[in-house]
Amino acid sequence: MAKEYNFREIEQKWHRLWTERQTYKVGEDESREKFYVLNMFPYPSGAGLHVGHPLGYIASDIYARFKRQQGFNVLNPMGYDAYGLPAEQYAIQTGQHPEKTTFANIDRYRQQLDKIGFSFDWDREVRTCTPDYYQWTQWAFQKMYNSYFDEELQKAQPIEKLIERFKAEGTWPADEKAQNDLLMNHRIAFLGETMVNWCPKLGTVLANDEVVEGVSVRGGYPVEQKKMRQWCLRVSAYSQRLLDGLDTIDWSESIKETQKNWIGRSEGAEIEIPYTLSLTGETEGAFTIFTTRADTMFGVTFFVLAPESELVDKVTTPEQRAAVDEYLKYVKSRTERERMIDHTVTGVFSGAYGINPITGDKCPIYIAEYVLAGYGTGAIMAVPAHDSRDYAFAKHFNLPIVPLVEGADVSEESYDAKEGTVINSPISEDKSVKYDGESLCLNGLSIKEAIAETKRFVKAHNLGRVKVNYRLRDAIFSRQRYWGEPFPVYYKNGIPTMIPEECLPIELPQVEKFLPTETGEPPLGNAQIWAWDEVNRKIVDKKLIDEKTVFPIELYTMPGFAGSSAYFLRYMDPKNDKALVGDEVASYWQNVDLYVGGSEHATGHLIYSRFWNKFLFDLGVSKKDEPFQKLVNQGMIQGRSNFVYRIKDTNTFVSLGLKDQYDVTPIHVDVNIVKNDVLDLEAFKAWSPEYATAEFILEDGKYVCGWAIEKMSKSMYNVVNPDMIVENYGADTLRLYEMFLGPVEQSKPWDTNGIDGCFRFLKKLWALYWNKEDNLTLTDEEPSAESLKTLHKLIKKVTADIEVFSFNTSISAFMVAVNELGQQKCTSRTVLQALPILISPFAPHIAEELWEAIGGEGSVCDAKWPKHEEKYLVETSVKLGVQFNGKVRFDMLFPADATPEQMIELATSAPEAARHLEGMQIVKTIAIPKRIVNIVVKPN
RNA sequence: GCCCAGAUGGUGGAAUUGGUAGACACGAGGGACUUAAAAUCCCUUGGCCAGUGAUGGCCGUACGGGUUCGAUUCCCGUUCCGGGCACCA
Repeated sequence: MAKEYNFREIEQKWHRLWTERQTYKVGEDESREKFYVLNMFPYPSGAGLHVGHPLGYIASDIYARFKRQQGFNVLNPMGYDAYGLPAEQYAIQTGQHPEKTTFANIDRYRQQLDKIGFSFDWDREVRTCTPDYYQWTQWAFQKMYNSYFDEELQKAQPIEKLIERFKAEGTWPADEKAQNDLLMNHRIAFLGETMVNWCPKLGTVLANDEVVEGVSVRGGYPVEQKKMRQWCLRVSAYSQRLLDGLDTIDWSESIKETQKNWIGRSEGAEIEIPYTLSLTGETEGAFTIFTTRADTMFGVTFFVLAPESELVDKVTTPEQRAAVDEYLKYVKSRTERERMIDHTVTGVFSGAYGINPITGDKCPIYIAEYVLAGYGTGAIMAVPAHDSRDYAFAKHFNLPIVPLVEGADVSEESYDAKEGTVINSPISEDKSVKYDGESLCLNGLSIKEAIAETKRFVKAHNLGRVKVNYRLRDAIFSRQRYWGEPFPVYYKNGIPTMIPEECLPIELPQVEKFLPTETGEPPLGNAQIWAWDEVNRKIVDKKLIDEKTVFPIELYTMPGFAGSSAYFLRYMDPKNDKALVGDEVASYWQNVDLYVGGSEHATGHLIYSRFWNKFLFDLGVSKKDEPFQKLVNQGMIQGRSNFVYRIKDTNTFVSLGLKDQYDVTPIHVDVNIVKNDVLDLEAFKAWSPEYATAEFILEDGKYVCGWAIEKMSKSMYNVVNPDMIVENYGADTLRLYEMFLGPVEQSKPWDTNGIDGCFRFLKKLWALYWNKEDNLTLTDEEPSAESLKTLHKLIKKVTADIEVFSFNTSISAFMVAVNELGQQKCTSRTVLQALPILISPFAPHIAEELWEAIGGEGSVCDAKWPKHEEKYLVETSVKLGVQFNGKVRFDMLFPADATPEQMIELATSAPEAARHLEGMQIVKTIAIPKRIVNIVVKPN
């Protein structure tokens, strides 16, 4: 009986030793090249970890360990995104302080994580809800407040520079209030009166990415549009840089695409449209429209304004006033959700006419909800022939449709494609207005040429300008919640004022109740000690507010993404109390080389943190424009639910294969009492009192359960807990199996059934090292050529696979190699001392144990990653398939150094070839070294 | 509607980017050891056909075409599933 692989003992031992020896502690080390591996830090929920959570951590840990063994100084930190709604909702229900539950959850997470054997440097742990961390969130906010985005430099600049410029231009107002209003339009963090997503049920506003299909992502409560004064971040200023940066980073195409869609760059033109209040009247004024199809100016048959547009009031004629008001009332009554789902055509004529500057035509101006106030100028020119929305509107209101593309049939639908030759532009010469003797003519041009020509014309004659629009909106940065970073802001005569930087952090005050106050203030309104004493520079009791030296402090808190936007910088220097990150430290670690996390953050965290980092880069704090060089999106682990089938109105359960003979109801059964789809009957009876007296109809003496792939959740009883797996198989098996399941990026169901294969592999690996007497098998004998080949094949394959994150195939290669070495009865030190190093990224505990047993020096984590040598892989002869007309006919051996010509020669003269060549003529011969010799023949 | 990614045995998935499809693992079947169980080890396992047999033949990577000596891989079309954006002018 060979020495047993006692994973429990081994894993406990190494967890202890790693802690004692501080194996995973990292510091800056100029002598080695840095490598920064990062996981998206978790929000510690009350449910604890399920097997899906560690997937990304395991993958990145493998990579981190591998890089370390390759000689890099690897930073691999972990922390917690600790502010958030669930803890607060729980606090409202139970009265427990969110900090208490959050910290309890963190402890639980830590316990679970520790069992899996990650190489995290826990000394660098950050929690977004601790003052020493959020001090720097507040600090960054103040920096944003005191900065503006310089369009020309395309970077953030101190607000003082802007003030100087205003002064130089003579546009700097004398009045303090006016100064403040002016600067607010430029600050990167600003207080704005904007339409926000208001969620009454949650009692807070939400960012665009927190709302999907008109309901909140958290909770699924309805969200309405409301105009409110909120803190905002001018993310939109960085649109172009956020877009350009995508080309410099190594992210998946799909996530880049998602971000490109979200940023939504569109190039077009803004054109000035004068308007009159009647067909015969004088010009009253002008408005601006935005279009990406400047080429369709000749097809404009009406104009449309968004109902929320400020122009609506100006263009509405007295005769139309009543109709317009009624329409606006209707629009207001519609929720965002209704507007999004229901696209029925609605609108109203304003009474006014817009004058097409190209044709001179007067076209009616409508007001319709299909035009959005928030995009472009909130006004459009409508070209029904070539825009489907305009088309539907024109059909509904019986407006003319003028086709502008050759061959386009617009009798049934619009022709939206940007291809074809332009016609009817103009229809006749007198239909085109002359400017400085020049009139626009697009006939015969392609659409692309026509767009360019119109832009040129419009620009040349000052009718408008070329303009790039972005769909990306500024982020609403305040929440009416308790459990978040407080704003370091107080209000002096209604003007927001920053609390001095030296006084940060402004700590979250204690409150009795976590709900909004009776007067409708946010939860911070419940805080008693929450006023700023400007003279003594400290937080004092609210009662002392006198609006002279003591002022009220902001009651809003920051949103969830505030704390997660720069945490990767803080990991570099987590204990620094002078700066977010020290300059030298930041210069060493630069940015994250490998970031691992879910793709669901594509339009949230991954945009905000890129924005936040770009801002800090402009300040010189961050050293790279892009925070995350390479991004790997791990897939979701779905649940695999099991079912039992209860015969209706009985307590009898029938096995899967026999269920069709009865009238049954499928019932979810806990997957932890099912093994290989066979139900543990006793465990089932014990599972719930309801089933204590259950009876079973078995097949082949077993109860076979049905199964389905569903989301992993408690209610489906399909949650598999990593602790259970670690208990039964060990952390190394868990790690291997999570990776063996399939590619990291792919979503896949968890199925514990296959785990035995990985467990067996580790036992086989273990058995290579021990003989029957429990002694090491290790000898100093020269390894056989076979064993060397096995080893070097393995090194080559594993090294290449880890580099491209193909962990399932590297593990397969290990399985093959261990089987081969077992068969070869390999006991050579040369071979056996390399294996623990190679396996250590995947299964660090067993690797350490074996490394120690064979007398390896130090920790296997620091052992140098072996390099494969090609000479051991070279064959003396090569077995190739020889094929005729594409079909393989026989295999034969060639000298390894044979040239293609020689191989063809040998293949055609081989005895096996004779019967294929009989009566045939060789048309063509192809030799692919190490693969195949191909001979194309035809009858003589 | 627009954009992106994908479809391979009973199952999870390989295939050196155009070169013997199905590695590796699970499951299933058969066998060895064992009083028995567990553990371990060995054999078979895409489908169909022929043969006592080592074996041989045909079909096969969602479907239909194409390029090529050769296609899971490249091109065109179709179907289905997943993801993103969406009255964004």
